[in-house]
Amino acid sequence: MNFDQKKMEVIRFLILAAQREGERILQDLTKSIGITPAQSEVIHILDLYEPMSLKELGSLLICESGSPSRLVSTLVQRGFVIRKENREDRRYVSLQLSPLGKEKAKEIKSVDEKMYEAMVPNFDSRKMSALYDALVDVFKDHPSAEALKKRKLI
Amino acid sequence: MNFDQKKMEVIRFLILAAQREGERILQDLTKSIGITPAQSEVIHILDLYEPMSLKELGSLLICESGSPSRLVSTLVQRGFVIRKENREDRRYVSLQLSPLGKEKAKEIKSVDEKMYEAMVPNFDSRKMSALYDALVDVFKDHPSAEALKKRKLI
DNA sequence: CATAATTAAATGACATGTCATTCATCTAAT
DNA sequence: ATTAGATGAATGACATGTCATTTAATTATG
Repeated sequence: MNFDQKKMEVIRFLILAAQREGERILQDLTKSIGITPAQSEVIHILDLYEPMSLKELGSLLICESGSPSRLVSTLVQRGFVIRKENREDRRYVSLQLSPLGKEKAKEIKSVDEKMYEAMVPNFDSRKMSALYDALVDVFKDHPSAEALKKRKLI
Repeated sequence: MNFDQKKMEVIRFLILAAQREGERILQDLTKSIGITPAQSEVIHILDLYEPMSLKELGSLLICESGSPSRLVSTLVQRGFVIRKENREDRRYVSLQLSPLGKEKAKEIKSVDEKMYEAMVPNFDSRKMSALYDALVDVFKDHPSAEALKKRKLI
């Protein structure tokens, strides 16, 4: 392997390691409000964009690429999400938060803020900016960043 | 949320998105040689460091933080790994590759090279270097990078 | 020496991601 | 209008990650 390829390997591993660590932190935090990271993302998106179909939801989720049928099913079972049939085109479903889901969305907002507040002091601000710029630069034209663009985060 | 916190959020999502996309690519490639990304990492590590215990293996894996009992069990079942009891301390197991596992390790090396060869041209070299530097800079003193250090990748 | 504390590994439980397949509905082509 | 193709969603299958608990072996303590 040449130099660039070795760098690419390290990038891959660092991204994997960072994702895992972030996921564990988030798992711990979301557990405190009785949900999971993936469920948290779904509720957050629905809070911002409801009503929407499963396909639209999937296109905004970063945590999952396919259509999040199961993820949504558990949220319906737990009473956070209301799933209706779309009258105009019955292939689609219409998803929106229940009152309970709206409540949970507020808790999620507070947990997320706490998380970022806790994380930021652990990183040098300049280095974080450099990482931000580098990540955006490399991935902004990649399909993996599509959902982020749609959500206007980049 | 303040500016830094928003940046942190985007960093988290970009890392998640990149990890997922990388995983899908690797899934596709490793499938062509009949294994999975996680199995590939275990065989690769054993090829370099065998014999070793489950605990040691776990400390070198980036894909999993706990002890990879199940992961190794499936590899034992498929005949890639030999699991013996450590005579001196019978709490430990001693893991090493079977001849079949050694063969697979060669295939993995070739697949990995192909992957990085294919990936590198899709990224601007300068941007990749910037991302590499930023990632190493931010994570080199974090626990998530421990395994990478032990493997002398950073 | 006997027992308590520690440690490595295995296992049960749960939620996920991914892919392939199936089912129902809608659209397009003839 | 009928049928073939396309599309959204649900589901089966498989392999993972994580945590909590259990089991077996070793070490430390009194």
